[in-house]
Amino acid sequence: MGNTASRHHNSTIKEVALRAGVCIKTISNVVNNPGIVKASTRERVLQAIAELDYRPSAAARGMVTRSRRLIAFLLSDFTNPAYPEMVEAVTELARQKGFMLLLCNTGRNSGEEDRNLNLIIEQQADGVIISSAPAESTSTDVLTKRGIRVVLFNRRPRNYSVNYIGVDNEGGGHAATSHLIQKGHSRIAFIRGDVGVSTSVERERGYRRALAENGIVADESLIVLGDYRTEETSRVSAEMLTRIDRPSAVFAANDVMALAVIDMAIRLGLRVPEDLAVVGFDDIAIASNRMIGLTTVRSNLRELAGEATKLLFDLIENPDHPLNENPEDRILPVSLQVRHTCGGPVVLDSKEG
Amino acid sequence: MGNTASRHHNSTIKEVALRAGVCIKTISNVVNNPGIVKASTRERVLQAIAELDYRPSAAARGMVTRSRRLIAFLLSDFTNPAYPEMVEAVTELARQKGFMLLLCNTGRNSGEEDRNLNLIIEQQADGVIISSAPAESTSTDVLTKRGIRVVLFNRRPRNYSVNYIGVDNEGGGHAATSHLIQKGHSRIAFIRGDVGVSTSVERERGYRRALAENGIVADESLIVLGDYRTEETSRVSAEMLTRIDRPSAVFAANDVMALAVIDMAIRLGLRVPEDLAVVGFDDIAIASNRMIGLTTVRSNLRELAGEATKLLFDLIENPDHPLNENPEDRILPVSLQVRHTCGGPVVLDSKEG
DNA sequence: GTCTGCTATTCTAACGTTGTATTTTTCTTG
DNA sequence: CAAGAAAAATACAACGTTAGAATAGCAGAC
Repeated sequence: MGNTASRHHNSTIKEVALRAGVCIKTISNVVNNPGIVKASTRERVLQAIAELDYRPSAAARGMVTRSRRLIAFLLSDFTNPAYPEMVEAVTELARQKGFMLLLCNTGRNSGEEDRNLNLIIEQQADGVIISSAPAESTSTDVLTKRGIRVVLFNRRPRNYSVNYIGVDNEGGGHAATSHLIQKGHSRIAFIRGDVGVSTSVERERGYRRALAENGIVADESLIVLGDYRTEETSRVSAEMLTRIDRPSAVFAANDVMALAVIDMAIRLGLRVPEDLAVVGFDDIAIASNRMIGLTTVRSNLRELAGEATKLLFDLIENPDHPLNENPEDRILPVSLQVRHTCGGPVVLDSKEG
Repeated sequence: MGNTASRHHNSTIKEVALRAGVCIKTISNVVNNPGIVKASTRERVLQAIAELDYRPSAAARGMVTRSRRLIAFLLSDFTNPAYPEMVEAVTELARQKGFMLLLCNTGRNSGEEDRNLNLIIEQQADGVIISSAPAESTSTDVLTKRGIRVVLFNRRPRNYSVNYIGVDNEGGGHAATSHLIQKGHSRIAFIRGDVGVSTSVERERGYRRALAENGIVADESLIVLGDYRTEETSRVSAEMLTRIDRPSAVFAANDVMALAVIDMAIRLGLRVPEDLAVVGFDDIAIASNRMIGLTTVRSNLRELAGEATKLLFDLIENPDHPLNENPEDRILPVSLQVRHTCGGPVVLDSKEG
């Protein structure tokens, strides 16, 4: 026998028409314009469709209608627990519209972003949500030039002219740092995310503003790169926490890095929060677990992703939508979730006053 | 002005042909069969392609070749941190092949699974990895009937006749439970995942076997349903942990539930592991964080997902592959990661000996 | 009964590719 | 330099669907 699998056959609109004894356009009308076909005919057609188990081909339909019913979601690091919640919100809304989601993991490598972009263009997605934009990305232009709608989400490149939905990163960074200062800390480290990425840059701006407002001069040696990942953060925090003038508190640009710092602190024999206070950003699910109790800036990414998706569909379905011509920035508020890891201040046997 | 967006135009193979002064098939050959076009012609064509920024339409190509260059990944709960790692492995391999990934989140609602299946069929994915199969699922038949390749991953329904890749769930459950018994526990609870789902059923089988081997009669009141989720697990564990004859140890069918149990235990004033030992399953990234130190069964899902994806592409690219006709089960070994949460035995002021 | 004006259906032409068959061009060889 | 072979390029049909124009069917009005 063998090779029977490739014999499988999907019935086409032509076969359905033949069976129902009508022309193919009538089948198409039953499927897409239910109102205009006479009830008795429709009945017959629906039965033929059921008997043949007919499903219209999205590709063939898309050739004519110029909509493939696909949207893409570009993100930078899938293993960061902040993302899955967003993806869940996006898939949910997409499926309600009869769209499927193309998921792209760009990593931190910009070559990957380009390759993904090419595939998205070939697949002719109707729209794209980009939450992985590096500072110098021109992806939005590449896509909009081809008529593919784009919504920037969370991160934004230096220059862009599409709609952006994000959170108040600077405000969050300011709140986190201010809180640590109020707890009595003055040597507060900041762990950056990806180089140049807007979320990290904006959170750092808030951090610096809080320091400045309290008359604290930023110690540049306490501002290090964690790359938004566990591995890199472990490396840099091991170094930082073994210094004689180590910080008494750390504000990490996301929760994953905050947790990596905590892990390393414990490994080095430090107690959290007694010896080291830690604050993160995102409020991922595990942060509120009582075994951790991570103090962090909550940004409700789930709701945010829903907003971004709704906006994207607005733009897709309504080409004359004013936001297509005049995109806007939508910045949502954040809130500091005070938990265990920022506990109290610490007195180090440090050299400076 | 207005509505300029919809004016955007993707150049077609016809336009490229016109510009290069050749016929369209030559363009197609340059793109797909680089060998057979004369160097000088190819040069001219490539330049025309570059000038017009031409990208072939996957839909149009797919109509002829019957390959959309799409694979789908069905999973049940995206917010479980075990999944993103797997998805990362799948996207990685897919992109290397020039395929994109359709991501489907089925939730625990079987209606969602059907709707996703319909969309996958309409989009005519070349293959599907199903890691969300409930016990009574017939999804694999629906897909294979249409010539769409399927690999079952992680979970498997009661009846199936496609390739399956999973881990030794029973062995893992046995190892986890045995370890707790060796630590001196005899009242060991088991938190089930989704009702009837194979992973949970098999882990429970290992749990029961370990109990039996050690002459412990399973207390059915200690076997409860956590649904693989935090919320439900919090509810049932709150109930279980406040009982006078509460267990001294818990084996949860996944890490997310194990962490929920720990959270609830702490909330109720119990110490982990002194008052309650906990073991999970999956070894998600956070499990090894020293602030948690979750003892768990490691299954290397990342590698597993890679295996599943490679197999799927084998089946897609080679219709005569023997595994298409005679699918097999591939079961990978697991290993117990002993950490902090299973610490030592506990002496309860319990009534029984 | 025939005509008017609907509604319901059919016909034809796209959409952008690739496969097969055919023609043209180029190269080899006696 | 002609003939034949090999290589390169072309012509045309097909993939499965929808849009729009054209036609058929079928009331009701005179």
